[in-house]
Amino acid sequence: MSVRSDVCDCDVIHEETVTAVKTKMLSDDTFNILTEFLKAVGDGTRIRILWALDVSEMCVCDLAVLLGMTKSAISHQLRTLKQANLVKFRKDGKIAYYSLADDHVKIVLEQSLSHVTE
Amino acid sequence: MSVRSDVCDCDVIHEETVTAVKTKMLSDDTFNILTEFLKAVGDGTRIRILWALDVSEMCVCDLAVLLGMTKSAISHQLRTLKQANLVKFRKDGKIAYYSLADDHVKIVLEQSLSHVTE
DNA sequence: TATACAGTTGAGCGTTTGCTCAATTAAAAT
DNA sequence: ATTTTAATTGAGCAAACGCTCAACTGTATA
Repeated sequence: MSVRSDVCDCDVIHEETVTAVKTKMLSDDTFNILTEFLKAVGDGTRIRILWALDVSEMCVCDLAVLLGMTKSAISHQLRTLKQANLVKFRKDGKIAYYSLADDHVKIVLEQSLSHVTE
Repeated sequence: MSVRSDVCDCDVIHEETVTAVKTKMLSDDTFNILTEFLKAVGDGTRIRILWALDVSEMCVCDLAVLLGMTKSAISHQLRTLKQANLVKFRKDGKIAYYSLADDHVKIVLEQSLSHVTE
């Protein structure tokens, strides 16, 4: 005796498990916000930028030199990071100094690093 | 007096800062491995799968029902997660039971969640 | 042995992403 | 005032991504 689900192409095998897990899931809104954050960290260039900004605040030019990329490319990525609240910046004349928004970011990077190096 | 960099389209503004930060950067290999990991976590479906697997091990069908997706879609995502060493699985007859590879994953998710909810 | 079904896989397709290039803004220097 | 330059922005394009669909594999059951 099997219960065919209406939202999926297979039988429900462990109904109690699914029910139990469902109660522990977050709301769609929370998952979406979480996804925004982790998407923003899921790129090589942005990871490098974040790692660098954890050492010192830097301007767009500094980051461009450090990573061997154009100011434009860096600026586009900083925009993404700003929208995800991962970095903040202060303006001094023509120059914009970027830094990490808070230390959650660093902890996530460090924790991820221990995952891949251990 | 400004020093035009050969790898970028601008002057070097804070040479000492760039030099100092450069010494703190990881190797390209390490950054790439780190990127693989964080890319794998940077997707809504995969985040939901990981969150679910932290509650209980589940088979492909269970996950499909839980998330209202096809077995195929889930299986493709599990492949990505397997390659990034985020999940492991055991086979019992026809059924494959997936679970989290270790608890770094959970810590990263929890830490990310505190970032977005605080 | 034949059928059913959990799971995987590859091709295909529309969407998203990350960069380049060129134009633009704004502040500083001459 | 004019020039220089740090930074931003939008269009465009190739590559990567996530899902669907259909075919297939392997195990269990009738």
